[in-house]
Amino acid sequence: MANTYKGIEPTSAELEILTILWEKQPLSVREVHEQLRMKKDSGYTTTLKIMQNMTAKGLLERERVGKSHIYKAVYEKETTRQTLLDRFLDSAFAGSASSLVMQLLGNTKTSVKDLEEIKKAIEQLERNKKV
Amino acid sequence: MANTYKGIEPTSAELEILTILWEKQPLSVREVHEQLRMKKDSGYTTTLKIMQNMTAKGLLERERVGKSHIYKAVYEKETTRQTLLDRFLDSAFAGSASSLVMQLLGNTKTSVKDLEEIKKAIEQLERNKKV
DNA sequence: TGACATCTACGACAAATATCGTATATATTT
DNA sequence: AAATATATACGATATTTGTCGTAGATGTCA
Repeated sequence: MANTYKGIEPTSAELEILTILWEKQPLSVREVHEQLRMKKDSGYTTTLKIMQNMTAKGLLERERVGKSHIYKAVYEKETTRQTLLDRFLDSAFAGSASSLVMQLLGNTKTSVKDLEEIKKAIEQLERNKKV
Repeated sequence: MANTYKGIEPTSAELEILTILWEKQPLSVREVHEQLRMKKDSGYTTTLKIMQNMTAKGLLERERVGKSHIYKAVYEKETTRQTLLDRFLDSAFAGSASSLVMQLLGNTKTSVKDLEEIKKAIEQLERNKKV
């Protein structure tokens, strides 16, 4: 039976928190909130509640330290990104990876240097696959 | 002043409808619903309501034909995809296009043929940019 | 030890989404 | 013209998300 990955589907607010945690976990709610505050402006209990919900959903784990908790992400960055990407690819690009890449690289923001870098990575992948 | 694209932010259910319309528009609610039915199982009035909401939001336009309406998407597929992709790139990949591409191409589903195709497209882009 | 700071738990609430039922209007067909 | 079929409009509801306020528990420090 295929992988049924239940529960890895963070919302945008949850993803902001995960992004902070992946960088410096484990962190307390207060620490996460302080980081978050640099991007957006919401209350401490909001962050707390979201992190509690994420724990209930199985997105975060926590451990008691004194009177507070420290949290860390259950799933690694790459795993989560892959899940999100798969879903996004299906829903927005009808599952066509090349369409997505074309769209991504076609815009003017992508530099020649980026293109070179990506091309090299592709060649590396091809070598691995052709064996 | 930059383009402030307000209102192009379809939800997943809306995106399913847009995907059908982009293919064969203009279509009536009934026709869209029939297509939709092949993927999911919901009622006619649900589809109707979503399409009415989308019209109110400016995602769809409609025209009366007899007693019914025919709908078409206001924004082109590429425009909408770009908006969604920009948002996704920021929120899930911290704005790093190359990270996204690596993640996308790194999984085993991507075939050598896909890779070749993408590499060709990149070379074409490079030629255009270097002029 | 007692006051103060701070953390957690919990409930409330608004907005957005997805869903459907029912009522009303409009064609079509006999 | 009446009956039937079908489209639209609209309201109701359940769920999810993001947002806080407040109350109660737990450390800390003078």
